[in-house]
Amino acid sequence: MIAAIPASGGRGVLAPLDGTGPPVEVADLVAAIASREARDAPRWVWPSTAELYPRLLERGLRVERCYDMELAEAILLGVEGRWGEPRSLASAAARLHGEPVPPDPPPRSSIDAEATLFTVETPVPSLATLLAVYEHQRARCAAAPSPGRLNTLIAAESAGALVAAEMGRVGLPWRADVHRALLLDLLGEPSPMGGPPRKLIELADRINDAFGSTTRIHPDSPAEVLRAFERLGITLANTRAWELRRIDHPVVPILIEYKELARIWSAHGWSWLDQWVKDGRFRPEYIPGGVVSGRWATRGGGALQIPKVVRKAVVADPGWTLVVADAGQLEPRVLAAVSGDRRLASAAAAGDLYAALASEAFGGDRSRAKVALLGAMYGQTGGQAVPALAALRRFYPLAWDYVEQAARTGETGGLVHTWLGRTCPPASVTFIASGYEEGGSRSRARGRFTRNFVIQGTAAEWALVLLARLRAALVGTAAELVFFQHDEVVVHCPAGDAQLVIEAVHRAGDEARRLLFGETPVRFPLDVSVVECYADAK
DNA sequence: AGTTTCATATGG
DNA sequence: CTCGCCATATGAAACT
Repeated sequence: MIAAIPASGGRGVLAPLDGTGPPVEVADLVAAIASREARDAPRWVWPSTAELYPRLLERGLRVERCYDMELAEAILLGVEGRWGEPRSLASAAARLHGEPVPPDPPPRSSIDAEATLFTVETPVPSLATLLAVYEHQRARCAAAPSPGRLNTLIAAESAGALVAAEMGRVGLPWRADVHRALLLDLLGEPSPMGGPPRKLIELADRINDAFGSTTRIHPDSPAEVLRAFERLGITLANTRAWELRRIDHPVVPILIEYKELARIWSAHGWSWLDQWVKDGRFRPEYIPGGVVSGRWATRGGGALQIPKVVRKAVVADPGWTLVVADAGQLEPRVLAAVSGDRRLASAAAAGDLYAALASEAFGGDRSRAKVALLGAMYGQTGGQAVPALAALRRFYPLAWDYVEQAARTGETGGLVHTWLGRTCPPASVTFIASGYEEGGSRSRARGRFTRNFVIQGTAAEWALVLLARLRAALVGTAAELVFFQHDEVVVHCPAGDAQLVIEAVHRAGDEARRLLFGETPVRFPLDVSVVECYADAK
């Protein structure tokens, strides 16, 4: 373990943490890390991967392992019920010494556009500060209920941060020409000044004809659309596609087509392409642990919501291929593993968990089995799922109790945690974001949140470990990790390496299962496809 | 005029 | 009274 502390002007300090030598000041921190990495690839302890690692990558250096103090701090604060407090090394040090805690700096990308005048240089921490905070973190971790699991989580989160930086740099292969052809096909010619393309204008005309009113309505305006239907004697609660589909009127299919195309145009049209795709790659910024449950978030480009049709533009380089691996039915499998419900676990030993569930407890009705299980994990209490939920409760009492317990803990003001120990934020943090619900409804909403947190968060951990193991397995190959979306990973590799990558993915999934759950009958099967184009996966 | 919220879409 | 989780992004509508 070696601490790497960046200082100004590219300089820094390297300090072995195991007493194998004195700290050394270096003029070129990146070069110093490179030479040590080549020697024995230690685990690097540094303040922030997001801050430092891009500088290493820029100079062609990758490292094997790290300990990200900022991510560790965020996890530990959560465990201590202090979710949301500043997580930077500077703030951790201030807390440790009882000094005023500085707020975290705003995210880089939002400030680098403007306000460069005000850029606050990240203060250079002293070696003593880093060591003190690191030791304190180790002690807090050791004092946690399950130190081993928490250590695993911090290691996985740190490895994830390495992947995130690498993936953001390498980018997802993106054929702008294919994307443009797709847009032309769907939307027609773009208008020169960035206005709506031909087909949207035509559809808007046809919508107005179908409404037959004298004043022209704008289909993008829900209020105007509602009024137009009102004039026809049709009252709608909203203009959502599923609501529109329930009424029988010639304008409906045109309106739905308009909405679909308008969405593509505004969210993934020409301006998106110009803004986000450079040199044949789409490079979003990934944010490990950016979602409360531990899932990743992204900043910019909507990388985690790429519509299926637009995935046609994701094409492997010539002679290369995409290996797309998707963990099927991940969350119910996680529930089977964490709850210790042997009956559910034996269903989760099957390739199709819902089918196994159906034949055991739902008279072979797979879709009923599915809504029951999803309903239990999301806290559904009404609708058609009710009788199915009763069957679920009867047949799988331990799994049922697991999510019920999480819900009750949340409803009564408690905190829940994932399998590896990531802790949910307290209600005081989340309800601010989720609106003004009153009384009992608020506590039930809180229960649904904590109920789902334990499952979604543990699923995120499994996926994170898979990602980390896969990254390790691909070291020294040409293959590059290019995309990660909750339970799905995409590897871009020379066509001849596809078989090797497939095997590596399966091994990584297996290692993730064992690292989290040890010997469990629950399987976590991966659907793997080898495709030239992302849209052809599955 | 600039900022915040709402409505609706996308993804898991 | 109502009742399904986690997100991001856009444009319209509402607000300051």
